[in-house]
This record gives sequence, C-alpha cells and structure tokens, in this order.
Amino acid sequence: MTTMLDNFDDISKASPEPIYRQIKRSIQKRIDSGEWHIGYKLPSENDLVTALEVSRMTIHRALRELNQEGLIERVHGLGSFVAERPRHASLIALQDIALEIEAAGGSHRSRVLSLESVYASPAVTELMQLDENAPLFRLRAVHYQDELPLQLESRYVNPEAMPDFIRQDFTRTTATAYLLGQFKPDEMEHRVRAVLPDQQTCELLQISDGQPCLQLTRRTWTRDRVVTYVTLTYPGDRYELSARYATDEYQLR
Amino acid sequence: MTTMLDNFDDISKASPEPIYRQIKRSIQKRIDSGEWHIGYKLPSENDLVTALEVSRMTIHRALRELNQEGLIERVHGLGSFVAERPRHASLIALQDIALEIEAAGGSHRSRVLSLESVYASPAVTELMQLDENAPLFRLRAVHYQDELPLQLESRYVNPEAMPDFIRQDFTRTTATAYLLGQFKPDEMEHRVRAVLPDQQTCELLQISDGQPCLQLTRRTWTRDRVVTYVTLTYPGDRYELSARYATDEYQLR
DNA sequence: GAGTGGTCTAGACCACTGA
DNA sequence: CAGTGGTCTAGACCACTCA
Repeated sequence: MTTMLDNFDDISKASPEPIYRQIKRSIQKRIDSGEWHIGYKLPSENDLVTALEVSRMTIHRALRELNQEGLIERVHGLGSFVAERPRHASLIALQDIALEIEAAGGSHRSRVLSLESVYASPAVTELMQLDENAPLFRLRAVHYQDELPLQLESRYVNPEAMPDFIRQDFTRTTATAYLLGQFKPDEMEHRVRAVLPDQQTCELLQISDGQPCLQLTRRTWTRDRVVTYVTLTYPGDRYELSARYATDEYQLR
Repeated sequence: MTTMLDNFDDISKASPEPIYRQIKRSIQKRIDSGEWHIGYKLPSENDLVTALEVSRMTIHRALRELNQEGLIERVHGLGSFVAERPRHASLIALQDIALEIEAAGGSHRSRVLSLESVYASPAVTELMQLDENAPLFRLRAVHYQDELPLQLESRYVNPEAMPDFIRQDFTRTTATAYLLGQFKPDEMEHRVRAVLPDQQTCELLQISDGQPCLQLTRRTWTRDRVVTYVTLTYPGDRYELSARYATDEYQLR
C-alpha cells in the first residue's frame, strides 16, 4: 500500500495553491493516466491523512469535490472509487471535438475553410462587447468524424487577447485545444437552438434537404473580456448533446 | 443587525439534516422570498457564527456551496452578496415550465391532451428499465406562453413509484411541480436534439411547415429506479436553452 | 467489530478589500 | 487599519458497510 502512497511528492505546503486543490490535481492525474483505473478503490481518508501529513478536513474537501465533479464515487462505510465515466458530459463541459470523436472510437480530421482578419459587424460587436469596427480574427472549419462532417465551426477571436491565433495551423490542432492551452476561461455562456441550415451549411455538412441542425453558440470570458465567440453547427441526425449527473449537486428550482 | 439575525430559529442541531444544509435552505428561502434582495449584503461569517452558535467551518461550507450554486457572490475582503440571477440556467436545472414562463413575465396555461394508463412499448421498457408490458401512466400536454404553444410534453411515469399521478388535475398544476413535490431525484439524464416535427406536433405547437424543433428528453431516477421519462418538444424559433456560469466550478476536460 | 466517510468544533494564520 | 473570506489543523462523534 505504501508503494501507492509515497509518491504523493507533488504536494507542497509551501505552494501558494491550496493543498486541497493540489490533492485534487494529483488524484485527477492518476485517474486520467489510467494508473487508477475505473472501479479502483482509492486510499481511505485516514490513509491519505498519514501519507500526506495534512488534516482530514483537507483530504475530505478534495475528495468531496472530486465526487461532485463526477470523477470518483463515494459510498459511506465502504470507500471511494474511480467513477465509471465523468457524469458531466458535453452539455456542460467545454470539450475539444477531436478528443470527443476519438473517445468515441472515431478518427478526427479538420478542414479549414478560412482564417482571416475581419472587422466586427454590429451584431458581433455587441456580442463580444467590443468597439465598433474592432479588428477580429475569424476561423471557419469543418470537423469530420471518419470522413463524415460532424461539426461546422465559425469562430471569432479577440486579437488583443490572442494575438498569435491567426498564425496557427488548425489542420494540426483544433482552435479549442489551442485556446485552452493559452488561457483559462473565467466564465462561459452556452445557448442551444434548433435551426434550419442555409444552403452552404447543408453542403459543408452534407445534410439532406430540410434536415435540421443543432446549433450551440458559446461566449467565453477571461477577466471581463470576451475572448472568443463561437457557433458550432451539428447535423441534427448525427449528433446530440447529453449529460447525466447526480442531482444532489444541483439546485432544483 | 440583530433583528435580521435572531430569526434563524429554523435551524436545529438536533435535526438529522446537517446544519450546513439547514443554513443553506434558510438563506435560500430569504433570497427566494425577496427578503434579501439582489445585491443585499449577507451577514458576515463571524456574525453568523455568533448568531447561530455553530463553528465557522460550518457557516463557511454553507456559503461556499451557495456561491457554487450561483445564489450568492462572494468577494474576498468585502463580503457575500445576493447574486444578480442564478448562473445555472435551464441547460442544467430541472425547472417547471410554468415558473420559467412566469419568471419571463409571461402567463402560463396547460392543455392536457391525455392522461391514461398504458402498457410499456419495447422502446419505453428499455429506457425505463422495466419488465415487458409493465403498466405505465402517460401524460400528454401542451404548455402555452401567452396563448402561444411553447412546449409539448409527453411523459411516462412509473406507477409503482407514483401511484397517485393519474388522479391529479394537470390543468391546475404541472407534472414537474407535482413530481418534484413527491420525490427527490437522485440522478438525471438529459439529451438534447434537433428534430423535424411530425404533422401532429406541428399542429399542436402551431409550427409553420419545415421548421425544426428542439427536443429534450430526460430520465429521472430515484433509488435506482426510473421514476419518469419525459420528452419535451419546443418550436425551434421560439425557444432556446441557455446557461452561463463561472468556469472554476467545472472541470474543463 | 473494524474500517469507512459525513459532519462538526474551536481555534489559527493569511490575503484581500475599503476607509 | 479593522473587517472579510480562504484555508487549515487536530481532534471528535456518528452512521454506514461488510465480515
């Protein structure tokens, strides 16, 4: 057992990051890497108290939050276990389409339609809380799952926040992956609608006539500034959003 | 100040309900009732410690969770304040369509199309994890906002869990409101799709030809049993799901 | 019964805000 | 500066699960 526990050497009481959060990251890393597989029984709170030399309240908070986030399941009197799968799915989480497709066993490919500098239209100005005619980067791309179009991405990016965005090769990485590596979102807004695609969208997504699309628009803020505003359009018959979660984590009002 | 604080008489250390949760409910009640309006500065943690005679960790946990749930905003060094509006909107929360419409300033009316006992079809049997041909209650209703149809509700209910469901008058209350009063959901699954409505749905929702619908299906569990399975269909041009939230509450994977 | 997590206490130190 | 929330400790009691 100690072989498992004595490699918690990445936790430092001197670090400015709270201990409970370091513990969370450390455990999450083990789960993500597969070192702790699904169903694996975590060390008990008391084991961790002695191994990490922190108080039980600190351990407890880390585990409680990991439980809320769906990474582990806890059973009173039994122990804590690595959860089947994260319970918060794409309805909530910001996720990279490439990872999503690959997690489902498919292969992902991006086709970049355009990547350019533009000036904000009045509508986009309003949505991104910018000045009139502010410069913007715009990316349009189609994402394929096994060579079948799954998502049309139309993205605006604030060049003041992300000056290097326009120099990236988005056939090699996705915009989501690039942006997540560059900044930490403070706040997000999601909107989901059902729409009829225009003719160009139909062609790009290879949609048969009259089929509806699921359209997700997202605005992402960092430090009170809209960094990116993206519209993701999915063929209605090939995609759905879903989420499953324990309800005690949420208010039911 | 004490006039505000000494009416926390609904909190009992003898109750089986954890104190921090009693405190949450008590504060939430004040916010819901408007007694503590938007922007109102809550008593400080130390004030609450002396008023309620509990430890600060307990107060802190209650306030921290209310903050996570978006009911209050906390500013380090300043205090806690009633939030503008709950940050988790309908993408996550289970909410009553009647309350949703009234919150938006509209008036709500339900038209019950049918409320009957049926036997589960193979598809529903599977989704509700029941035996073949198990008896079920089925409700079909249209919900109007200001006399314009906004939602078509098609709901199955497990009669073993909710035997009185079929005797309710769903023109006076909604099924969501009734069910939430009867049980506490343990787990929920949401799926959101874009669909083309069939002809009957078009007529019921007064949708013009070819317009898509947003369709949300939800399964709700209590004690490992599916209590209700509902399909909610919205006209695509009249409804969208949205949510806005601070991202540090979520994993971004 | 031994082991587990859920809650709670009464202190403590710190970083942050505003005056 | 006094007030605030963020974190942490070292104990404690309890309810739950499984043997």
